[in-house]
Amino acid sequence: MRNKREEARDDLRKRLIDAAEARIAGHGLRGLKARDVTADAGCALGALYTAFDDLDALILHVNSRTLTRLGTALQTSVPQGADPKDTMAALAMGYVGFALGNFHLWSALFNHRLPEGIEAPDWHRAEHAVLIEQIIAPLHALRPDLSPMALQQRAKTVFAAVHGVVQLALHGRFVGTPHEVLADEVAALVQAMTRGL
Amino acid sequence: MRNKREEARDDLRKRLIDAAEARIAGHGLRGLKARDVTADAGCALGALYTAFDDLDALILHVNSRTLTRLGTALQTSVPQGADPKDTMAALAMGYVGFALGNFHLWSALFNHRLPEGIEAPDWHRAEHAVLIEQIIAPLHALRPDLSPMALQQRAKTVFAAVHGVVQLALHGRFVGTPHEVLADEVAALVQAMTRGL
DNA sequence: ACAGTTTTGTGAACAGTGTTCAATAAAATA
DNA sequence: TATTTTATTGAACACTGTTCACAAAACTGT
Repeated sequence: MRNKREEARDDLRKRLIDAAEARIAGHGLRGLKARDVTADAGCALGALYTAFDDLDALILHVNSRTLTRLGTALQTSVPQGADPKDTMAALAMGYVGFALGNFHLWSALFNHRLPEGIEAPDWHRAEHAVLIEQIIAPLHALRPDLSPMALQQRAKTVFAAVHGVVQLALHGRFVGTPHEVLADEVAALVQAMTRGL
Repeated sequence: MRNKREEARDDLRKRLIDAAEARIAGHGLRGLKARDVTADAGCALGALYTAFDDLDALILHVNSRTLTRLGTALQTSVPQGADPKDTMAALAMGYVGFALGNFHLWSALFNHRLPEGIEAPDWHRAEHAVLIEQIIAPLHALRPDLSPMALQQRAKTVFAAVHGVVQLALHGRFVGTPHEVLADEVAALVQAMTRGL
């Protein structure tokens, strides 16, 4: 049996992450207040700082969960036995669907900024691999001319391009793209980028 | 001769925008504090709220300037007599160059978020047209098949895609793209998206 | 030029943040 | 159980953006 201390500590951390996740999902990153999450988690204000370094660290853990959920969402968005082209298209549509269906959490993932000069810890940076992991194989099939390095890089670029279109469409205060045509535009983009030689 | 009131008021506004622009350029959006800008502008703290509704409105005016500068930067980045394909590539490179050379101001332009439910005023939304204005003509030449509506939409998508790649590369804490290969990847992206039928 | 009116600038006070810390409670250890 | 170590508490702190009664300045009509 585990230490009672560790057990309580992990429970507190989980309650705080749960509360923070719910707050962000409901009110966005700006709606996350230390006093609110600690009240929701049923602990004192100061307890937050025994469980995490600061609010940023808590947000990081929420983003970690979001990345995991996004990873599985992408995985299940590809039909069995789809060819490379359809796989790429399905992944893009899966991404659009996740962003639309988890707007605030998805937004927190990309809009949260650490203080100047502070880098996210390595374990969290590594988690971002899910964003491009599943692109590699179908992209390799479509572009066998690319070297492993270039393939890795192009996968990042494909993701970033799709992400950019989704982001500017959903934060529509700039050049907005109506949601109805978003899927079409993303599809056209992916098609253009995956065309072989 | 103008009203002395209006003159003083406009002067105060200009001083505040200058100070805010300098602060953002030097320390990013997070480094912008009401007490700092008013001190830099040589006025009392409360004076800020006689010139602007709030800090967000001040930031908006800084972003307005940035958009204007970005527009001219894009314009001058296209060589005389370039064909449509080269024009698109030049515009993309111009965008990359501006983002790299004006990191904090460019970042403020896309990372600043108004409070939930508040929309930017129409005059500012309209200013964002510079982001796609110069794409329309060369894109039309390359894709004469697109209807005027679809052309407008595709221009937005092309911009958003390029922007996404640049943003994820420059805020490298996620899947980062080294600066050296950024230009190459953007070029490949633009080439793929502008390929005709 | 002056008195009265309107507008603008001032900076102390306010309300809302994240974070710390001495005191308290709880748990581990001997 | 007694002692030591650790975790939790919530009041206090430092730092935000914003407001507001008051003072200064600018306009207006005579």
